Amino acid sequence: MIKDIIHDHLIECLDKLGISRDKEFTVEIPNNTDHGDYSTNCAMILAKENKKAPKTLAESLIKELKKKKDYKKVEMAGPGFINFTLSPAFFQRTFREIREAGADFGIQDFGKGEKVLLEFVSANPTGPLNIVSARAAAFGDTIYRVMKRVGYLPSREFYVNDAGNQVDILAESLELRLRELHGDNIGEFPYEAYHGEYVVHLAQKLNASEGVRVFMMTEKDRMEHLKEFALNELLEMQRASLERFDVSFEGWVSEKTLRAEGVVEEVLSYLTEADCTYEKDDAIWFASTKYGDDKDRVLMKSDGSITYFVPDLAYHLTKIQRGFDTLIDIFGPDHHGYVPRIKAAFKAMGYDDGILEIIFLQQVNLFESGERVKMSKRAGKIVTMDDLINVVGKDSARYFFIARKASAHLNFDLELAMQQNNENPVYYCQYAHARICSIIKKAKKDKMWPKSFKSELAAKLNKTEELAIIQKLSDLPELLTLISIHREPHRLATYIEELAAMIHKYYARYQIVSAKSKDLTHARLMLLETTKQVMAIVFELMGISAPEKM
RNA sequence: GCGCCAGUAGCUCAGCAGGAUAGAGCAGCAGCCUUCUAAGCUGCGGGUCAGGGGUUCGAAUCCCUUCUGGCGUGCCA
Repeated sequence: MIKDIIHDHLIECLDKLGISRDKEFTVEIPNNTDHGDYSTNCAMILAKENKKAPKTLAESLIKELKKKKDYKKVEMAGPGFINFTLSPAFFQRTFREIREAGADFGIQDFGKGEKVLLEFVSANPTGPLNIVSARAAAFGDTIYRVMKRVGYLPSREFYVNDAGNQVDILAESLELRLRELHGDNIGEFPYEAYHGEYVVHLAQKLNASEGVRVFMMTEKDRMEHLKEFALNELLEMQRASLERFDVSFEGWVSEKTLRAEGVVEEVLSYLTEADCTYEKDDAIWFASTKYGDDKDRVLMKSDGSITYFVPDLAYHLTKIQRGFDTLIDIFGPDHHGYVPRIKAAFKAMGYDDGILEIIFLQQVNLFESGERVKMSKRAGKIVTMDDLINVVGKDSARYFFIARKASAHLNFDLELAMQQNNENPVYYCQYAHARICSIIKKAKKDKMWPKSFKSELAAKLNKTEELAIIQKLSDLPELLTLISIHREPHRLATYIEELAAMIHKYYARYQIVSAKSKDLTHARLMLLETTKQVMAIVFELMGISAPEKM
């Protein structure tokens, strides 16, 4: 918001001076505080088109800008930067605006109601959710929350692969475990089957309620029955894990339902109409190389069943049909080979593949005592999302997942995340919030908390630390738009850590509640109350609690 | 082989999409609690931004190339 005001000032002055401004320039916060509170590259960017030296341009601009009361200092530096030092009054005015916004601070119409579908997790319903799903859940949900705040109309969906090969194997695995319970010798448990302990538990549960009745059914009925039972149980298990993680979905889209609704046939006919299919080796192929893929893909296998690709494509088709403007898929690291074919299919069906955006989350490596925790899905040795929440807690887990950008491998140190001390950034941030609450409590106890604050007391806030906090608070709206544009929720973590550090330093340096000056106490309490509000907003966006005390 | 992603301090990572002297936390060392929470604060040391070339006023950031690591390259999902 401050940046926008400075930007507007610059435009006003440029126009007044008759300087053309076709190229975009930026207003930034310099990383060196000697360069002022804000700086712009305006003169350097516009020098060429105005056929003037950057420094000359800067000087005339500075002359004009100095007429405004908002700046304490406007200086030229380096090759033509213009550095601004704001008057305290500018900050104080900003501060009052943030206070007025209250809990709505950061809410904008930047997204202009654009409908965005976020698909994430979408794990196979063949086992408990793992930590990669947990990362996807934290990431996708945070993007959702931020987008919503800046004016998009986002929606979260979980695509359930409740049909196809994997589910058949699940049912077969369950049957084997059931027979095992009944004392049958099943020999060696098949390699492809699901080895996880949870399948045994499912068998026990089913056995307890139905016993031998299961074996009286025909083979076909029994497999259907086992499938349905296992899917229901596992889906419910996954849903419960996500709920513990404070992640919910607007939609759970079932592959089985899609197939029943005939969308799959619809997709096949579209591709055929587009003259992109052919038959070879008893299979039906999609000529995806026509649209940039490096090899053609099978749609229908020689045994007559369709590949995973087709219903998934059908699902994406429904997303478009339901009127979403932007489709964001959040995938695990092992799916990037999948992109060219799905984009090719979009083009083949006559849709702009630009509306489909795919974000890849890199893998998660767990570390314990400096050792990598080895996991094997096949052998049923995985650390589940529930395990993780049990061990490190929801706040810590979400924080660590959000704090890394998507493209980075995530080395998750279990011990660090478990620690409730200064080594853990989550607590560092939450502690800042709790501290503020504690000071407020103290003020109330000392009768230093007024019924209402006089906003003009903001003028008392003129310490470097105080102005810096206000500046940081004012960064939030722009930060949220940037996060939504670039889909980079990790910046929330950076932001909250910086803000927390400022609060801890401020606390250490200044007495807030003091009998000496009531007005100053009130001014500082206002600052802390507003900071607390902003921190709470950020925690909420991250899905992390904002504790009153620790 | 080909494709995608990554490589920044001892470790984990930022670096605001091209800006000024590359930052933070942890680890290490030295200090700070009769005062609103020491889960904190203050100070010190620590770098060939993997290597090389290019683009320009200016590169950790963009392009090319080499090296290293991860993943992908199924009629699996």
